[in-house]
This record gives sequence, structure tokens and C-alpha cells, in this order.
Amino acid sequence: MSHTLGIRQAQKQKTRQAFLDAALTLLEEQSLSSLGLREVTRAVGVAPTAFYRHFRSTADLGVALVDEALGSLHPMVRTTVSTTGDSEERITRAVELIAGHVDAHPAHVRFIARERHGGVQPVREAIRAQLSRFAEEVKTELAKDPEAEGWSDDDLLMLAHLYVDQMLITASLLLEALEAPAEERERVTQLATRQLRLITIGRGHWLD
Amino acid sequence: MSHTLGIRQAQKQKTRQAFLDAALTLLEEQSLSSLGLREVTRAVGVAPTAFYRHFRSTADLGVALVDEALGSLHPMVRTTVSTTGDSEERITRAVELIAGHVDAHPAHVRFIARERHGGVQPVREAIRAQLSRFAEEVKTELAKDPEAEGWSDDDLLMLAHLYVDQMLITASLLLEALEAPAEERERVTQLATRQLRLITIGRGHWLD
DNA sequence: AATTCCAGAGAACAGTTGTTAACTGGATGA
DNA sequence: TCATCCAGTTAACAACTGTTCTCTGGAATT
Repeated sequence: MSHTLGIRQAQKQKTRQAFLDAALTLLEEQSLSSLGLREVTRAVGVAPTAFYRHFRSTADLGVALVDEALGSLHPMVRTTVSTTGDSEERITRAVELIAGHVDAHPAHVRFIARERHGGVQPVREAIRAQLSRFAEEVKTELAKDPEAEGWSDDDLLMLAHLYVDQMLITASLLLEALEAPAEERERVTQLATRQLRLITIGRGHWLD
Repeated sequence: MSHTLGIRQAQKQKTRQAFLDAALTLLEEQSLSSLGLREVTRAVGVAPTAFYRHFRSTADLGVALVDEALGSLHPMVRTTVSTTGDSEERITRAVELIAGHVDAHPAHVRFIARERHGGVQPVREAIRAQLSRFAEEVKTELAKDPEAEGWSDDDLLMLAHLYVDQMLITASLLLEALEAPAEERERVTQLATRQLRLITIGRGHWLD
């Protein structure tokens, strides 16, 4: 089991988490490349210089945010993709998973969508690495499916990337519709479901 | 025909274009939300206050950049989608079009990818509007195809959005691979081609 | 030729930024 | 108990930001 942290370490982690939380809030209305160090410390209620005890720079903080936002998501993805049932059920399950995640962690989703192509190279790189991991994991799960018989590794990875990108697009659309009326949210959900359905149909006839 | 501009108007347009060009260059390494007004005027070689003669704010400049980057692209998209030939030819043609555009205007492509989910609301809105126009245009072209028989308007638009999003993903991947060796660029092109192929297969069996 | 217009310059404003150095005081380990 | 450590503080730095007001000189209009 894990060692109990001393008062000192515990307090440090608490402050570090406060930095991450404050930054995530500030990033709802701007990009990481315009996030100032003093801005974050002000929001946390701490002296500017305290920042350096935790991060080298705001880019460094951004990389930490990537891990927080995506790091714990891998088991969720694995189990969702490998769920038994016909493809229609799995599509519904996947869309519901995304919708639930967007509801629960909108700021995280916004951050990833924003910084995936954002102006801070190390953060882009960290997101790219995490998404590649997702694609690899989805590919592994897809390979277990009997429908994957006769598929090359390359084609499986191609399909996995298609699914992962589609997840992100859907998450981003649901995010924009977060404060919209329920009927608009339902429209987005239906759109995403049909797009996944079309991809799955293409998958079924790929080897024809 | 168009009226010839006076010396004054011509010079103003020239300066305005210098602002757009300088901003686009500066935005290769940061996001719009961190682009400073003085930074741009410095790059143009003009006094900070001159900025206000052309734009209200950097957000306003960003909206102008959206128009420059996407405004002239509509005819290109229309003709590419409506090209005759079997689907395989059309896919190849589309991927080549994107690759060519990324080569010719990398900064524009980067700007759109970056600011689509970026921190400046009016710019996000402008990009969203342009992409919706693209989707509508693609839908219109798709509807002309005999294969669209029996398709609902909703499903056609769903498919059109799928294609448009896929174009953007491909453009972004090609952009990242711009300075990579030719074999890596070829790998990306092949990936995009197969993804489009899978979507097109799904399209062919949608009504089964 | 005389008048109006207006893109851009210049100077000044209060506020902000990242980073440095030297410090304090409570937790930690001998 | 006492010396060490180290998260967070305080103060100061030069450099930068957006925005204002006033001015200028050449183009445009009459």
C-alpha cells in the first residue's frame, strides 16, 4: 500500500492541485499561451514566486494538466470499447460515455480540444502522445473482435484513429451545446450516433 | 467592373494586408489570445496607434484572417466534390487538393486548426460559420450524385460534416508532417485515403 | 487654389509581466 | 533538543502591455 505523506508533502500537493484547478478555470476563456504565471498565483491566493516551487513555466503546468485530463481515462475507454453486445448497443454506450464525461469534466475537455492544436509545443506533444495511446488501446480491443479477422494491423490502427478522432469531435460538439436546450443536445447526440454507425457499416464491408 | 482605388485607399489596403501577413507569421508560434497589438505593429514597422485605423482589436484582426484563410476556398471545394469519376478517383483528388493547399498556405491552415477551438469567441464563431457553409456546399454536391437516392436531408448533412471534419484532420496531420521526410508524408496521405475510403464504403451500404 | 479629410506618428498614462535574490517559520530527521 | 530543510513571502528590476490625446503632411474634394 501507499506510504502516508507527511504534513509537508501533503500541503505541497494541495497547493499544486490548487494551481491546476485555478489554471483550468482561467483557461476556459483563453489559451495556454496567454496564461500568465502571476494570473494563476493571484487566483490561487499565493505569491508569484511560489509558482516556481511547482512548475518551471506555464507550459510545464499545461503538460501536467494534460496528464490530469487524459491520464485517468484509459481504463474507461478500454472497457467501453470491449463491451459485449451488438454494434448498435456499443455505439450508444460510447456516445453516452462521452456525454457523461463532458458533463462531469467540461473544463478538461475544453482544455484538450483547445490545446491539441494550440500554441505551446510541449503541450501539443503531450496530447498527441496520449491520443496515440488511446488509438493503440482501441486497436487492441478491436483486434479481439471476430469482425477483425483478415484485417491488417495497419488498417486496424487506421480505424482506431478514426474512432478516436470522432470521439473528440463529438466531445467538442457536446461541449459547445452544454448550455443549450435539451433538444439541441439531443440533436448532437443523434448526429454523433449516426456518424459512428456509418463508420461501423464501412468497417463491416471493408474486406468486400 | 470594379472602380480603381485612389492612392489613399490603395495604401490603406496595403498596410492592412501587411498587418494580416505579420499576424499570420507571429501566430505560427502562439495563439491569437496571446497576440499583442504592439507585437503586430512592431513586425509591420508602424506605430502602435496605426493598428486602430484598421482593426478594433486583435480579435477583430482574427476574424479578418478567418475570411482570408477560408473565404476563397469555397469554389475549390465545390468543384473537387463534384468531380466526375469513380469514388476512388475522387478520394485521391480530394487528398491531393488538401496536400497542395497545406503546402501552399501552411500558416493559414495552422491558424484555422489552432483557433477553431481557441480562446477567442468571435474567431471561433467565424470559423464555425465558414465550416458550416462548407458542409452545406458538400451536402448540395452529394445530393446531385445518383448514390444519394433515398437519403434524407439530415443524413446527407451528417455525411457532409463527416467529410469536412475528416478534411480538417487530414490537413492538420499533413501540416505536422510538412518538414518530415517524404515517406512520413506518404504514410499520412495513405492513412487519410483509407479513412475516406472506409467512410465512402459505409456510405454505399447506408440504406441496406 | 483653398479647404477638408484621414492614415499614421509621437508622447505619455497607469498597469502588467517574468525573474532574481534574500528572507521566514514551521515540519523533518538526527 | 537542535540543526537542517524547503514551501511560501517580500521587495525590487527592467521590460512590456492597451489606450488616450494631440499633431502632421499629403491625398481628396470643392
